[in-house]
Amino acid sequence: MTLFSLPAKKICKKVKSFYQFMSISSSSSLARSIDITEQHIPHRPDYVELIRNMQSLAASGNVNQSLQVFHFLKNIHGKPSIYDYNALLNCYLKSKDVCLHGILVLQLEMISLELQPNLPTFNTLLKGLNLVGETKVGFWVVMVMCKYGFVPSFDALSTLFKNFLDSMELADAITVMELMLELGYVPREPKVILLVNSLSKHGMIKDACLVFFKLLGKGCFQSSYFYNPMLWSLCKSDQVDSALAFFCYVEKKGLVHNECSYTALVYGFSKKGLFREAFRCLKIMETDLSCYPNAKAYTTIIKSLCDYGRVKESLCLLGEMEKKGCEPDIVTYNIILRALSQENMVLEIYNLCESLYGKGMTPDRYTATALSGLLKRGSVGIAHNCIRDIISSGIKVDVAVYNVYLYCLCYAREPEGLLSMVRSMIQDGIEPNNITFNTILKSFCEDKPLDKALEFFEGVDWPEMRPDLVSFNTILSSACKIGDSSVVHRVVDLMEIEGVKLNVVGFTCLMQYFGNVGNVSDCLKVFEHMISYGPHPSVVTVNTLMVSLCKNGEVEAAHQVFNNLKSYGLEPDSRSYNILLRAAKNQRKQILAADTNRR
DNA sequence: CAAGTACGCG
Repeated sequence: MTLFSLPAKKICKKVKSFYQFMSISSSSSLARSIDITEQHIPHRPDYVELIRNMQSLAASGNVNQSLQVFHFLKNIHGKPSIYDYNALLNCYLKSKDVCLHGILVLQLEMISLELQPNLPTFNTLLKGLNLVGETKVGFWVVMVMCKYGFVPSFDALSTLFKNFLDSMELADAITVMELMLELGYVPREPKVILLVNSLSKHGMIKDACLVFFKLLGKGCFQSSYFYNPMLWSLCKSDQVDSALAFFCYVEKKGLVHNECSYTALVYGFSKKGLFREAFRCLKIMETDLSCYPNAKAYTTIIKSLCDYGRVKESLCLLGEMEKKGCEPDIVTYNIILRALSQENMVLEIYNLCESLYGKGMTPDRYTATALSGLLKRGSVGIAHNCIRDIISSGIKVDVAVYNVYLYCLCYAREPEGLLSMVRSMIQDGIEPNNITFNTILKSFCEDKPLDKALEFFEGVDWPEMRPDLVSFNTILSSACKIGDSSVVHRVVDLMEIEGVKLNVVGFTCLMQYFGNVGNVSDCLKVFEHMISYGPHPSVVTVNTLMVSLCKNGEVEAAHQVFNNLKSYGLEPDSRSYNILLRAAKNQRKQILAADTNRR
């Protein structure tokens, strides 16, 4: 086997070991392995002609043949030189077939001929590795050239830095950046911002800090663009206290915040429900003319208020920001519309939409999906109309909008329109996903018995190749609710075949099934199984158990379960109380009825 | 560089 038939990885390893031990061996075995063809070599070796032949072979991608010529140069005294080699490599890089393997084969030849690489050798090599996208090998070559006493150029390192960033190899990017700093190079600002940003977004906040402080120490990159991603990352991961400390530290260092810096803190505080602190940040911004609170800052608090169920206050804040001359944008409206629709506050929705249109703003796909809450609250007609209007206004829609619209059709009891809607979305170039089919499945499950639903479930070509947990739970839940044991068994079997494990929702459904068919003992068994082996029951699970117990006359046991709620790490909800209240009422009724009968 | 969507259990 000749060296040239080795796969690139092996050769790479070989070259590496050659370099590492600097033990440049004799090339005799290599020479023997090369089959020299006469056609490329003139009878009277003429240097210029050989070089020309060799270069044209290399430029057309014939590595082995060009090497044969190169090797033949040994017949000329003092040849081949490293300059000949560099020219060869350069010509090869012009070939359209250039690849890592070819580059490494050429390297191996250089080593075996004991040619000492010079600076252009390394630069050409780096250019080639960059060309074939081998950033890691490129970086390793940089280390070797440093060992040889050559200094890699700013451009070479900058290219490596950029490539590592593009391929998200952040640890390598940091190493390159550190080498650049050691050599006195300052990486370009947009790239450094990208690095800090990527590190922050991927939870590598400590590395981001390290990079930041390293560069801050060098006196560069003092703009807030540089550290805002870190502030946001801290606030998003619930570390608003660290964010605040960082914020104050850089301020002390003389760096100047912008709106985005403050908004990060506003986000961090309001996300934790610390609205007083969030509003204080807004106040401070108002005193700082260069950081006057903008729509994003207000919207951040509005979103959190909505998340905490304080929709009325978010409406007030909307009015306040307008009064202060800060115009809400479509995002602000979408957030409030979503909250209003969850609370079924139809009148407010109409008013808000009117104000939105009055300002000449156009709703977008998020506006359409924001209204989905209305559906669950029973305002189907209103949601249907609003969403239809939004879709027909010609905005760019996506699969989520279609899914919500499908939901409308389901609730509007227009099941015949469902599949034609799926066809029309495919025609629009939007691929249905599992949510699309789960929505339709849910609609089929409304029709009892479940034959049609089961047929759809087993017959449809699921996207992503298979039904997911939600799909299984949807049909399982329906079957359990009506106590259809054959469908329950079928679904559980299918889950086993597909290797999908029941989660807390599925187990809760099964408990409901056992409760419905009067089998309290199996219902309890499922619950005990969950306690011992997981998944951990939710408050819905415990409510289901309590219903089952009450239904089967075990009101005392239901009370005990209720009293144990806390020991499972759960808090009762309003339904938990209602279950016991209703059970107590029923008991009283029964006693009264028995009394009346006796009299 | 920052804020916002859709499906399953009661």
